[in-house]
Amino acid sequence: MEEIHLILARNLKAIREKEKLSLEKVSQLSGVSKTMIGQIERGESSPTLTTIWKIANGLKISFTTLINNPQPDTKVILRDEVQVLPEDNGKYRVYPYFPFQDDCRFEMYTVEIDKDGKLKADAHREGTEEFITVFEGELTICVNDSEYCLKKGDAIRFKADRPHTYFNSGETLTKLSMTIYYPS
Amino acid sequence: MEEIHLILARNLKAIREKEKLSLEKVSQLSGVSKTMIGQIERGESSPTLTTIWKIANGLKISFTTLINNPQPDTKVILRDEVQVLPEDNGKYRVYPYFPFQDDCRFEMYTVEIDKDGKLKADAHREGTEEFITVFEGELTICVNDSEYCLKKGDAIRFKADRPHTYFNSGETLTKLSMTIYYPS
DNA sequence: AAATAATGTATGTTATAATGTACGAAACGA
DNA sequence: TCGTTTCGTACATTATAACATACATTATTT
Repeated sequence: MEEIHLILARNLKAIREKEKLSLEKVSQLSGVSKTMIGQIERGESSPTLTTIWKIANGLKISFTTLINNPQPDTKVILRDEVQVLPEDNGKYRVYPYFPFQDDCRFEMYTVEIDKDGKLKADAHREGTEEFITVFEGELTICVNDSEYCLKKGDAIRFKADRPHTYFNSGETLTKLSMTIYYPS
Repeated sequence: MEEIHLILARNLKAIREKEKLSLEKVSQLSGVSKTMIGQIERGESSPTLTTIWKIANGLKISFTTLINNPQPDTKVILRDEVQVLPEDNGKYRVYPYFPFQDDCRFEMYTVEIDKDGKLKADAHREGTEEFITVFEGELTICVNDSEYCLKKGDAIRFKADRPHTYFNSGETLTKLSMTIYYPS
């Protein structure tokens, strides 16, 4: 995920140049120093809420216009550029391929669990659901006092607004795809 | 206009309590210290863009949800609570009764101009229009190399995406209503 | 070409956002 | 009643946003 302040940087600069305004002029309109405007455009600063608000008002544009990221139609994510989030002393590894973005209502991970690795997850928000497909190994999921043992090729869908656990109950590495859906 | 960070404060606290989360829990979800979460909720801090982003992502909510202000159906603005913006050494005074809010596309001022007071305004964004009604005194507007002299009760509408000037050409105080419309 | 103005960047200082730790109050169980 | 836990706030410290000033570079004018 690209850093949010770089998106702002690009948007602000594009808008300013489209309107043919100088840093000085934007500074006058917004009441924010031109130094700060310049730093924001160069991605050197993550401005405070009040500063962003001043700029949006000065330019008579919406807050959203400044921080909206025009998503490309297609985006390839390479394994090497996804940074792993280790849990359970590294035996449970999450790869956030498609992290939450508020234009969609879900996020999608790949998870690897070493033998005996496990994770206890708290209840997510009311209405949240998970969709899991096992690609390698074996996975045991506990939810609602029930145990489900999934083998390679199996899948499960369950309401995740209650505590639940993942456990590699097999002898080999487990790989799975996990999608979490958040209702609006 | 209520300060933006107070809106965020109210929204964040409401969301957190609705989800029955502690400061600690929100801190874990977002990666922002619970001290900071607390300060934001109390309106003691205007957080940076990256901090707001972390919170929005941690709670799986949109940026907009955090900063949206549910407007009351009715709002009375009293003369005394509108703070004047002086120009031309105080001879030209702007009262921003309805400043820009990005859910509407216009803002509305009341303006008072003393005898001989004037203001040169730069071109606004392409497509911007102004709607002026004179309530007291006399007003001369120059735009597009033309002069228009308005008396009490007169009104004018003109495209404001070019330089223009306001001038009290009468002998008494001039009062007028000014609405500026910004195309989306 | 020299002078002037306009624009964006670099520098130093101040204000405050952000964090970690510690503390006090309320809720809970032994 | 006494720990024990959970929760929110207060305090001290560090990181950095925000500003004012000065500087370098390029247009524009004379």
